[in-house]
Amino acid sequence: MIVTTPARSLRADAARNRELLLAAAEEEFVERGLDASIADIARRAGVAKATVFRHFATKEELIAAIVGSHFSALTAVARGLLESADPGAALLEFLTVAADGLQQQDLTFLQTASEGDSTVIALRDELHATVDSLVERAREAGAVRADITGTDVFLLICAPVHAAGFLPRPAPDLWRRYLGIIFDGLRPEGANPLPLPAPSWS
Amino acid sequence: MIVTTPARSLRADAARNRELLLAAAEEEFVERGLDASIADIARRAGVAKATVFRHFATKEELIAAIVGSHFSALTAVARGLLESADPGAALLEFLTVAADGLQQQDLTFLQTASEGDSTVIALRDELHATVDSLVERAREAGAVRADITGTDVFLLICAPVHAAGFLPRPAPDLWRRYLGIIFDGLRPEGANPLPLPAPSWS
Amino acid sequence: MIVTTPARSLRADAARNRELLLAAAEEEFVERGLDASIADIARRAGVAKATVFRHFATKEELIAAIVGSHFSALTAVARGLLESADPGAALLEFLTVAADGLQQQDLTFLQTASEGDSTVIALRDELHATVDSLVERAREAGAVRADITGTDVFLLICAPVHAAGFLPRPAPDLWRRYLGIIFDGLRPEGANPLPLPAPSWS
Amino acid sequence: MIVTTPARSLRADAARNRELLLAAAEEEFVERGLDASIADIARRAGVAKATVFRHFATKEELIAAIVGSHFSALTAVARGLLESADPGAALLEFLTVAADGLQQQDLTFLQTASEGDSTVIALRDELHATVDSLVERAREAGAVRADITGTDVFLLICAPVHAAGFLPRPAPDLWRRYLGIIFDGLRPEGANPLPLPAPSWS
DNA sequence: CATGAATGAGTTTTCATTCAT
DNA sequence: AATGAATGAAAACTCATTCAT
Repeated sequence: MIVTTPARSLRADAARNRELLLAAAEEEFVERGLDASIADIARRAGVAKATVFRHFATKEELIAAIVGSHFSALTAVARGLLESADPGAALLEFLTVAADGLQQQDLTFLQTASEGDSTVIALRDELHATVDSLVERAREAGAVRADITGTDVFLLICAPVHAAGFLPRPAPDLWRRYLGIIFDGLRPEGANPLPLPAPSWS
Repeated sequence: MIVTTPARSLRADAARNRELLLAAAEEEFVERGLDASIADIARRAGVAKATVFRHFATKEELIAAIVGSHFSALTAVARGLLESADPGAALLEFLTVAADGLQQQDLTFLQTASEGDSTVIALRDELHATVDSLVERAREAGAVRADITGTDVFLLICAPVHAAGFLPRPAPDLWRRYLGIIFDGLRPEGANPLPLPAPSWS
Repeated sequence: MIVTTPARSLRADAARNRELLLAAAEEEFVERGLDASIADIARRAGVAKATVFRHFATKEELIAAIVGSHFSALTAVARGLLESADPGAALLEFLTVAADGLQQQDLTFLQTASEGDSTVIALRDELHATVDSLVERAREAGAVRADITGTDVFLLICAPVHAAGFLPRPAPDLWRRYLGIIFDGLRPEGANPLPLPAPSWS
Repeated sequence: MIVTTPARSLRADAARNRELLLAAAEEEFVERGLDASIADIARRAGVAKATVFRHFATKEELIAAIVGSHFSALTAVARGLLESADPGAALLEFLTVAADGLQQQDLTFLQTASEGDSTVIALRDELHATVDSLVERAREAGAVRADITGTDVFLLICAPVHAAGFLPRPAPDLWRRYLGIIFDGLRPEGANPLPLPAPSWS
């Protein structure tokens, strides 16, 4: 359950509509892709089209709200795992939770459409920073190789689910296999030198 | 340089237009995504809209032609590498060439739209089979771990480029870093048991 | 004057547009035939193209609304004539009114395009049943020959107008002449046996 | 079998193509209505689209050729019946043959599209004149009522088939029933005075 | 002479967004 | 605040007709 916090507090019914709308939009985007129509989203939420625009001035704004909420949720998970006693296990757990969420509904394609939104950028940077900490701890604990950064891990979050997704009808947890392979690549054992240094985040 | 072979040989001018069209379509799809319009493609190719439909009866058919041509090209590369003396290096070279192509223009998203096309399916299966052979040889040579299959590698082809692509302004060859990490995950050294068996290709 | 009854009651302005649209569509269809374009209809009604589709999701739906409204109107006329004291005159009057309507604007060709619509079918069957009653009464009164059915008359409704229409520039009431001839063929006096039994209505 | 005589004599193969084209066009128009496409007609005739335009400069010209050929054929039939010993039976036979042709393929809708063509007008006038003679003889023999003209009959030619055509799935010879009724209306027995005088043919 | 290729104008329909109630 | 109505711009696709080979 994701709780989104709009800028100003809204009247109870308006707040409820906002949540209905976000939920309906997510479902519609998952089913129909980026071209899901505002009309269908409104119908699914049980409100009129114009009401969508009262809450989100633009389709892009609606998309940004969805993407942002997912970044927030993941950040919360990562923060929780920062307390974990086993930093290596914590990192793997984070990637597992993230992949599991993506498997249930891959909304990655929405990121492209919300690239410019400043709120999204802020939330993404926040997630990125938290992952940095998670990886830092794992590296210090010797659970991942020394030449790996938080940015590397951040960029690889979606890889297992996407790899599995190229199979015509993949088993629902096939991504675990590819997370296994990729995580082995992150381990210190048997690591070969990488051809390029780690990128800096923006 | 990709050479596409239309079903029947065309008059010289028509063949030229076909190539112009495919090139224009690729560029347009790269820039605008799946929703690139036929009108824009036609304009870019310097022909009339109806000419696009003369060559490709449907937008889907045009997409299928593009996707198919890329599968063919990759298959050719993979076939050539089957002769290589060093099977491990050959596999890495294949993944490198594939990623390099994707980096220049990622048309992965077109695959979804051409999923039903039988020609595309045939070409994809051909590529898949060739990758199978490539991996088989690498496994026998001890260059990749024993529990890895051709299907695994096939599914991971795009991962390095996609990972790099999540960075706001990635260096053009950043994918090499992630190919390094993932390839390390495919190596026998330091391999941990995988949580799921390899999938069978449909 | 035809009053159309939309499924649900609309806002005043929408109702007005609906009527404008139906009127414009009728005129356009009369002038240009079945291929009258939605664009022209919209222009004539003074609304945007998309407004047409808001009222009638499909060109077929628009056609069905027109055809249906005409069936309804004729049914109302026929019902009124069922009360008439002279059943023979009532039948002739019905055919006269029907032909007069067709003469002003023959939309028969729209029937083909709305053949599948269930509402139209229902309204047509209703008209047919009412004509059945009208003919029944006329037959019992000896005003039409015994071997004539309501279906026969129903099928012959358009004949007078169509016959007159084959003349290059027919007088506006020339159809009355052909209604006279055909009605004479329906009369008991001088009737010859018919070569085929009456058809059953589906 | 209808033989059409083009203005100038053509080379044997061209003449053959012309006939193929006319036949293909008729079939296509019967199946698809006025919107049958030149492309489909060309395909059905086994020639290229441009060849259609070599024979008929315009779609309208092609339609006119078809309509004209049918008028010619009917005129030939009517001329033959002018020799008949029984003028009343001859007229009925003419209407029967005409209706039978229409029933097999109703191309009436093509007339509208060829209204302006002078050749068609000439052929139609020729048919009209012949029908005039046919009716004249029948009237003199007392087989039809005195107030009926050739023009009347000409206008009523299509009525039986069209009436039958309003039935959802009419028996193939149902038109005979309506020809019976209408012809009874043309007979002297039981004739009522007509409300309008006969029209003059343009 | 016949053809395959090309085209411009047109078709129905959809959609994000604005407006009036 | 919420809605149903309206809209302009665009999309994929079709067709009669012309042009180059």
